[in-house]
Amino acid sequence: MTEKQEKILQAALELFARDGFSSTSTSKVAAHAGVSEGLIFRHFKNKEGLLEAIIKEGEVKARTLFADIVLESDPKEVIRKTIDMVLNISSNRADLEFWKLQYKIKWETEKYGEHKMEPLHLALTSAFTKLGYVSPELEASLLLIINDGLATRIALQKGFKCETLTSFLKEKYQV
Amino acid sequence: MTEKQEKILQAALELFARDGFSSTSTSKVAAHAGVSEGLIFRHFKNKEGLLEAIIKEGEVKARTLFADIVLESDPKEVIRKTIDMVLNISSNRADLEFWKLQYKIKWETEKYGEHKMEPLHLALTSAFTKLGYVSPELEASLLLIINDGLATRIALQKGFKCETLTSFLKEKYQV
Amino acid sequence: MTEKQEKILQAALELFARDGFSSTSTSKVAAHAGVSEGLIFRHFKNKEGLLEAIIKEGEVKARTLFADIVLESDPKEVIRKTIDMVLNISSNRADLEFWKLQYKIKWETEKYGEHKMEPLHLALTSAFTKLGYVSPELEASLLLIINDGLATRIALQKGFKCETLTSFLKEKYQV
Amino acid sequence: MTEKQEKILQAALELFARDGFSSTSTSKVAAHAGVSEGLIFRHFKNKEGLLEAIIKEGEVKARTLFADIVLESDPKEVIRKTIDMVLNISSNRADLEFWKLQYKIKWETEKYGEHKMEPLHLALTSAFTKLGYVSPELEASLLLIINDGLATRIALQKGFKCETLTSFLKEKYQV
DNA sequence: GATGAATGAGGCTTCATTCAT
DNA sequence: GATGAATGAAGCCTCATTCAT
Repeated sequence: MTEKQEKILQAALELFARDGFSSTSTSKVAAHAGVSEGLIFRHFKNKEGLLEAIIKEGEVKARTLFADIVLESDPKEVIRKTIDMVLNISSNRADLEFWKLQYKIKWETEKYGEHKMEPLHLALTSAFTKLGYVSPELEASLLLIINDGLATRIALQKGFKCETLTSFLKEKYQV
Repeated sequence: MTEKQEKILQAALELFARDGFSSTSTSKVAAHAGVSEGLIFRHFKNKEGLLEAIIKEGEVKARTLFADIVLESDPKEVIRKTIDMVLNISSNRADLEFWKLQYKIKWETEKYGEHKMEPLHLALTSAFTKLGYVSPELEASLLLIINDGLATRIALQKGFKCETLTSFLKEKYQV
Repeated sequence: MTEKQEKILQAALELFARDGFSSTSTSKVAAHAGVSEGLIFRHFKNKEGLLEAIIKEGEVKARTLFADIVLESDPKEVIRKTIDMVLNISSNRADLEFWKLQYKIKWETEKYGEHKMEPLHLALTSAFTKLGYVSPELEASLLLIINDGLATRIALQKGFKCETLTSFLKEKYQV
Repeated sequence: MTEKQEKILQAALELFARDGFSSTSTSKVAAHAGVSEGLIFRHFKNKEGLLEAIIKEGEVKARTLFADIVLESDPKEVIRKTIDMVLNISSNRADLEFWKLQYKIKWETEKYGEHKMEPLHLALTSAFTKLGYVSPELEASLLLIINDGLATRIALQKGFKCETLTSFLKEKYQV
């Protein structure tokens, strides 16, 4: 991966996250990255290919992020980390950008990519089971859905502060 | 509103909901509506104007939908209806399309439009207060966030069935 | 067919005949026709579509040209007219351009389009039969091949004068 | 001439012959030859230079091909060999490709290159003179034009069999 | 009100070519 | 000699929009 390739990816990530995939032209990406437009196609073949490269990089990022939760043995910690995950993301500029893009892509392409969430879902189900919840699987689903809702607000609602809500949630789950 | 105007709006709604705003060209809208492309501009001035018309129609729809909840006096009913709202939407093809568009627009324009939700938030806060919840406002926020999460899943996760989850929620809230 | 449509066709005919299909850009065609480039695509869909439109117009032209020969009953006249056909073409600027294009396209697309020649071939075969030639079908083929060869020279050999050769041929065939 | 240079020339010959000069990109040539694109420019300076190299190679090939005819003393043999030349070409895959390219280039660049044909024309004129033909020069021209016509058919008319016609010609000329 | 011709700007992509390594 | 990164120009085509009818 050359230096300019990285620049292109970074520029695309920023612009796709800000303006959406189809509203971002390759020429804008090139200008933002400070490279010629043709270079995008030499390295990524397509505008689509550029998107795929970003997504692929994202999956690596997501896996490492989830790994910490999935490998946790303390059930309370699993839940706490799941809740805090969204909080952490919202407080880091680069992470926020990255996750906003993930959701934007989902809405533009209408693919949820639930398989990526499966390990997290399993870990949560197991955690709720250990804690004696009556419907552990549904509890797990609900928590992930809450996360989706929080992500929506963080990305779209200007000035939304999620700390109060994540604190509230941690209290609720006693974690 | 002439017949052709309605046709244009309907076509635009369908295409914007399916492919997104910026991925839908005015020529596609015209073709789908069976009218000339120029007519779109005569009636709605802009592509943007077309979108605004759709959003405006949406606000009316949303208001009538929310009215039933907001005017409810029984607090348990307020919560139940809020939960069921998303269920009802998911089971009606036209409604689903309409709401999908609303969320798609939110993600494309990054405007959440929280003011539309305010009456609902108030009604829920009041309901949770009446039921003696410790943090009624946060409970209200959480429920609306859950709704956002559910909407995300309904729109994006192929084959997602929300009945189990809405039942689970109603049980949780004992409504 | 609007005025601008005709202009586009005419410009395309000229440029395709002069520079070849793939060496002629749609922007050049537009400039030569004095219209906006987009108009080409509104009327002909494609660069390919533009070519097809030209070819279609050509087939009509070719049919009327051949009709005069095919409907001739005097066998000697059939042969004479076939030979003179190429002479006539070479002496008319517009016709020359048109036929040059036909051959250029053949060489660019590698489709000979023999079906168009079939009626002529039949008429010639019949003529040579009536005149008592031993191998009338082969004679017909030969004459058409000579025509192809003459066309090649007329189009490509700067300063080639075909009158001497067509006179020579008419003498040979005693027509 | 290094090995890679030959590979490039061979690849270019094939692609130019198949798709034409301007429809063949240097990147396609490089890919087909299995070399880097830059190498083409190091060795041949230009895309044009590549074409010239091919043409130059062609002239050598053509000269050796013509030499056998030109040096022939028996007039009947001169004519027979001229007729058979096109037959031989059509039966050899590599030769066919090579000659197709020659004609394609002619039609793309509109340069007939009649000087290459001059020795052949002279040899034929002399042969027809020796055989007592009335218009030996015109006969020579005609035969070469027939060859052009045959070449056109061989290259463009799928399934064209030239044996019957060359036999017919040899009979006609009693060679 | 309604059409469809017309346009200029911009979209994605490929091209021939250069240059550092 | 050979590669592959890099580029600017150009290619085909679509876009939103205007205007005469």
